[in-house]
Amino acid sequence: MLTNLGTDRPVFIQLIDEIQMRILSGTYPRGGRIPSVRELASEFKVNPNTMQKALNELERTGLLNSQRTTGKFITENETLIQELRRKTAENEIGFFTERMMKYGYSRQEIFQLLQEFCTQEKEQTD
Amino acid sequence: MLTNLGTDRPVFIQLIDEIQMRILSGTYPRGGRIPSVRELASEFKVNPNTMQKALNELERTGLLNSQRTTGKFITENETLIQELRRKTAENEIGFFTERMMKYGYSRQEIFQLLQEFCTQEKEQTD
DNA sequence: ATCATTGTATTATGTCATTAGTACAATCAG
DNA sequence: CTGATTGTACTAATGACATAATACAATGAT
Repeated sequence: MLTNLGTDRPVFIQLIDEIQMRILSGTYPRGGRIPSVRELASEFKVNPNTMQKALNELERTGLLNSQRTTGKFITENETLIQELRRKTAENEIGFFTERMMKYGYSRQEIFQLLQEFCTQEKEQTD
Repeated sequence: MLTNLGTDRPVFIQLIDEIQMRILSGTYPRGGRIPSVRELASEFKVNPNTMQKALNELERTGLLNSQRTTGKFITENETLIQELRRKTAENEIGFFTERMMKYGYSRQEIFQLLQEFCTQEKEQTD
């Protein structure tokens, strides 16, 4: 029986995603210190080990660097951040359109649907 | 250590996704018989059990129905298919825009980026 | 020096996804 | 009837993910 449809992706992947979004969007500012592993783990209600695993990956890609006892800091490299932001956006667009086309929508249809969606006067609730 | 970044989602979820796309896009025609569990498992190079799990989910949602010894058939219900196709597309758009906005892109920017992407004269290589 | 906080590492445990292998009952072709 | 194919069910083994519970070394504040 299917138990957990919807919790698709592993937690640590979702964490990588979320933290990276905060960095790329500037929620966590360039050069700044991010909350401690334990703090972040607490915020997301996950085990510190899991958070550590996610942050390690962000360090591997150069977005973070650790200073053993003072914390983890976001790269000063603005270019890296902007490059990654652009690339990530491209990727998102690529995945999105690829999937839509697999559902049988043409480029033009995709474009139209998004236009309808984007021009909705929608109240943002968060 | 991170071993399998990129193999994000469980195989059986990807299978649900892929088979459903074939149904919604019409690759597998309405009312028709889909290949046997063992055939599909072979095509996707997965264990029959895993394919079975995926097809069960599609049966649960009403897209497929089984006839014990003759095979699995796609629903005759055109409305169900079109409704699901529409809903799925809406969902894709929702996820896509939500993620893009988390990266700090405005609705207008998203729209523009997609426009650039969709108006590229791109040769499809597959 | 003392103490709290930092990142980091380790071991154990439970759950889930996946594969492998097998089995059975119902249909259809010969 | 015989045999092949269908969906379906079951057990066992393996590996990844996640949590729990520690532990330790380095830094900064007191």
